[in-house]
Amino acid sequence: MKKDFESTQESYAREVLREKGLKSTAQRLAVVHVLHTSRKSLSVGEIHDRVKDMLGTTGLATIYRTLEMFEGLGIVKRLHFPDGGHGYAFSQGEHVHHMVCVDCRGVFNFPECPVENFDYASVEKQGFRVKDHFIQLFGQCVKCAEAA
Amino acid sequence: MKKDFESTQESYAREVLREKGLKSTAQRLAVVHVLHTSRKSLSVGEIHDRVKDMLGTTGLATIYRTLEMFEGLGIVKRLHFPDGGHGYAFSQGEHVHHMVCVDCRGVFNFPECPVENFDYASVEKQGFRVKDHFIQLFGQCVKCAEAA
DNA sequence: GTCCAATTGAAAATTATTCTCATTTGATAA
DNA sequence: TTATCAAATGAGAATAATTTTCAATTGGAC
Repeated sequence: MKKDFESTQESYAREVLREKGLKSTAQRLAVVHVLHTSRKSLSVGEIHDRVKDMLGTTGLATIYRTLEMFEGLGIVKRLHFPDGGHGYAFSQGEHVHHMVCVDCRGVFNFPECPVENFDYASVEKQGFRVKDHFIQLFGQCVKCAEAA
Repeated sequence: MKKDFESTQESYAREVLREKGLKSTAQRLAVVHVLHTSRKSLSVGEIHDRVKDMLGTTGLATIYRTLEMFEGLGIVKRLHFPDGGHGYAFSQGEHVHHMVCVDCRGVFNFPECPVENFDYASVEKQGFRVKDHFIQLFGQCVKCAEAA
């Protein structure tokens, strides 16, 4: 299950999987392909549909399992929308934040981390040790701004 | 449905509701009470159980409706956990961020906003207009750190 | 107190997610 | 290559989460 040509994103995923002793299955690589070729974040159902287009029959449970695993590996990021729904986006490396367009759910990378050098002193005084953070920016992309 | 004594948080909620022409029902005030007296963030089911303890029978749909409305009003914040679940926390005013303990789901306020003065220039060059953000810190509270 | 639109409760309907287990498949080593 | 086997998958059942519908109730204005 190795294509003659594959994207750097797919090679990257393949490598991360190999390092962890996990298998590079057609389904997993298809999920990577679908996500990194989409400018929009996608719902589980949308990912399932697109993977089915690529591979024919594919179980929905596999999509859930793959997304959960990839999120743990830092290959995908789960995003949260104001309406309560979620979407997934490709994310090479753990520490990339995302901006999403609230109209089209388009995703943009946001490599600088605004809290990188933030001083948590006031907060750690409360006895809380900060270990990680989640940041997501909401806004509007050019296209949707023009359309509005 | 006005208690002789009510917390400042309940008065606050009552005021926000009145301004919007919404009714201050027993169920809505109970949700506020339950959330602001809990140091932990609570799931929908937990909130439902506690409101039932206070009022007797209460429909689950009402809890969902109330939480959605309160989130829009900035009275509660929906938090996201690494396992994919969510919780709700009281949040007086729109611009308060939260830290959560990944062990006990305890919630701590985090009033300073790390991105308040952040320069989005690099990001807005991509044509994306930032309008809002969501930040959540993960970590461990003293109690859970000691217990570990 | 009366009135009415807003709100609620209950249950059904829908949607989202997880689980089970028999079958298939990638990766390793012969 | 091919054999081997643990890991991964698919299908569908099971469960959990959320929304909808609609008749009954209720907060707040007068």
